[in-house]
Amino acid sequence: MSTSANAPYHHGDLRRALLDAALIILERDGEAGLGLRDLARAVGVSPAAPYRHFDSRAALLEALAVTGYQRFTTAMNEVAASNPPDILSAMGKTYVLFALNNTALFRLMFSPQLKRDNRPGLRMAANAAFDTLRQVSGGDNPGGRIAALAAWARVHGLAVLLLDGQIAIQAGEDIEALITEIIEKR
Amino acid sequence: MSTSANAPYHHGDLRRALLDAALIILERDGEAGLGLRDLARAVGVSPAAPYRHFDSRAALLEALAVTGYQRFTTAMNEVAASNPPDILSAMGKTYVLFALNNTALFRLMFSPQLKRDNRPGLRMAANAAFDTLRQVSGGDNPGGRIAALAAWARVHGLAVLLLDGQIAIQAGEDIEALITEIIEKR
DNA sequence: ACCTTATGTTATCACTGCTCACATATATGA
DNA sequence: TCATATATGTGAGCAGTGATAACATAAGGT
Repeated sequence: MSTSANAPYHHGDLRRALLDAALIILERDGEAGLGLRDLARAVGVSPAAPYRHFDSRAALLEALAVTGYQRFTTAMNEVAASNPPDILSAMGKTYVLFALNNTALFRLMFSPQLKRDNRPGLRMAANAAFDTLRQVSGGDNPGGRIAALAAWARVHGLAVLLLDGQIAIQAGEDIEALITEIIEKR
Repeated sequence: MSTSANAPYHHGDLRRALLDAALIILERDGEAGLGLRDLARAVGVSPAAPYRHFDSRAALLEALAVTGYQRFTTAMNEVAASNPPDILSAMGKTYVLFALNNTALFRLMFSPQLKRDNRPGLRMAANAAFDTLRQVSGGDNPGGRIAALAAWARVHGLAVLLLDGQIAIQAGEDIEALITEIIEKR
């Protein structure tokens, strides 16, 4: 389609197309497999075209991470808004499932090369993403900080260990049930 | 010294020298900053020389990861052998401090590009690293698996969140105390 | 119509991981 | 002892990458 003979000189919305294609490539090949040339070719455009929309490869990755934070924020807010019986457990489960369903994107959100410190936009998006969880787990109450961090750490650790295949899963085991058990373990 | 005029044609123990220098560069510049050319130059050897000892850059990273697992294993076994009052807490603290003191190496140990699945040696080294923690936290008792995974997840999550700067630290705050509090939070 | 600006192309650069043919040192064995 | 095989390091060069600059084309406002 886009690579057909009568492709117009201007793409229309190349930035969006690049981000969409980048997300697909990212999940398929991982962050290291996301090259600007492959990306450009996937969208049917010249190798230098992406630089009109992203200053560098790092800037592209930042943009992807931001959409990751936004999706994550949406997912967390939706669970919180649905008034589940055990809200902390429900949010934790959503947290881990988000990681499992968006492997590469989740990894990117926590990648050290993002240098969140220097990018206020990135930092704010990241903070917003974890804000609901922090509130629910008691991060605002005086003295609740430790509890909030402990809850966050357990959920995040579980997500990362599962992503890395460090937790042995029996054949045919119900992963969701396992997640719930671990999260709710007192 | 090694780059002086009378440097011998053969290095002596280039493999070890490469690994040592690689560890330094790794902690200084991160995984992405570890290039074979810089590494070779740091050791005072030609750009192609490392390939006599490592099939590829990936193989070098694997070797680094293995030494990481070994150091980690040593650290964990030492704590366990010292018979601390709360062994689980002590091991957890060691776990997190290891991560903070070996940032890049710890990240490498959990890097997705390692593909532990295809490398039995890597997988075994990794398993050995977490074996003691798994035992102590009850992973062997029937029904203790959940408790073990929950403990591991909390400690690992805490380490990762700290590494990524996601946990806000007050100026002059005692990080070790914070770690202990979070780990021991029931 | 004109000019300005935004967007895409082409050619090219420096750099990287990697390979191959060659040089040099070390070990082996008659 | 000395020739030969093996291990280890060198030099030149390849393909592929992110990035840049000069140019081409379209879109929009006046």
